[in-house]
Amino acid sequence: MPPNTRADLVSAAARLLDAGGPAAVTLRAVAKAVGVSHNAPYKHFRHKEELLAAVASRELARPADAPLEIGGDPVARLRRLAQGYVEWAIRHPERFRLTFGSWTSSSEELAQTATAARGRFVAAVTEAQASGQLPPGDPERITALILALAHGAADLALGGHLARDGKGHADPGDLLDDLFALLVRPG
Amino acid sequence: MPPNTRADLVSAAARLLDAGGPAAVTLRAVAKAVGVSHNAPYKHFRHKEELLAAVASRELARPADAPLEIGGDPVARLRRLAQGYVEWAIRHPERFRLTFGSWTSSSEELAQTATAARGRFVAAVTEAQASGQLPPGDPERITALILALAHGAADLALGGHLARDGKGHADPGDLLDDLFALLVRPG
DNA sequence: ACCTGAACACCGTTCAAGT
DNA sequence: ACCTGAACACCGTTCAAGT
Repeated sequence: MPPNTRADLVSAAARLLDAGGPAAVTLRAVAKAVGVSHNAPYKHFRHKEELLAAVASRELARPADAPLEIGGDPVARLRRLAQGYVEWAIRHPERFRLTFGSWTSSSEELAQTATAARGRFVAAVTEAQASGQLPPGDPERITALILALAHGAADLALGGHLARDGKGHADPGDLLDDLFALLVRPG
Repeated sequence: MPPNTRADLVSAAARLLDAGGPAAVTLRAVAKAVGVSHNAPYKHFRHKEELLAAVASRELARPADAPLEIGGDPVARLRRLAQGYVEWAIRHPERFRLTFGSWTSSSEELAQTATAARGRFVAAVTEAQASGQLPPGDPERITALILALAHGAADLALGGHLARDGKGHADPGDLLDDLFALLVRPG
């Protein structure tokens, strides 16, 4: 297997991010973890943000979603996709925040993987509409509704703005259930 | 009016944040904007994050919401509150992201103002339930549903993950309308 | 409740010169 | 497609000594 410094840098950056948060992801630390000089990253990325965009892009394209997309009826599949999104955010808060954080210069690679990821949701919504379980209408818009709720619930939960002391506690999964209960037609 | 260096530092930090993003908010730049020495901030805040927490806290307590809370029926008031939240996020993306960003050490002041801000939503939900416009159930949970959608829609919109090229475009306001259409009982 | 002035260990980024 | 080695202007943070 030939050395792939670029991929190694991306992996090391993700590992450092998980271990120590954004502050731990310095180009110098990334280079050191891979075993190259502190300015070797500049041969693969124009600047730090381009490396971070590659981390985010890899994350959006993560193949862990694949098993969630087969089996069951369309709404069950859609539910699993949304729950999977939330669980990923809770398990990897730093990757979630990096991926949807603020980007100074928009990466084309990142934009494309984001569109592809949303496309999987749109396909499931369209199928659920065809089976009559979801109301008709623009599938992109119903997708946006579900994604926005999943995203917001995850982000608020990570910031501690969702959990309540004792009563009234609702985790992101509960809120997704509430939305599906409102959205899915009986029958 | 006596000089209030602490408040001046918080204002200057917010101004720098709006003008140049998080990268522009350095303690040195903040101190310079206020006209004090570069280590004067350490007399008022233990470290940089404590200054940022004060900015976020002031933002959550911003009184601009007050006019939105009076007049109209309960659901209309709730709608205005949610729309106001989204509009604030879109108009002040950096403040929004700072406020709900990742905090290494949780500030007590920040937690309290966040709880107070959510309380205003809960009160409006409770009133809407009393008038029969919203379904019964835990008002905290319905609040969480609305807030999560507003938050997620705003965050995705800011990252460009919501707008679609041409067809299927839905902005955060549209998604809020969709949720209220599902939530509000006819009659 | 500030100040000056210096210092520390770190950054991202750039360069020159080499293999 | 890397390397070493040096340098630049910047950080957050800490200190000593002063008003």
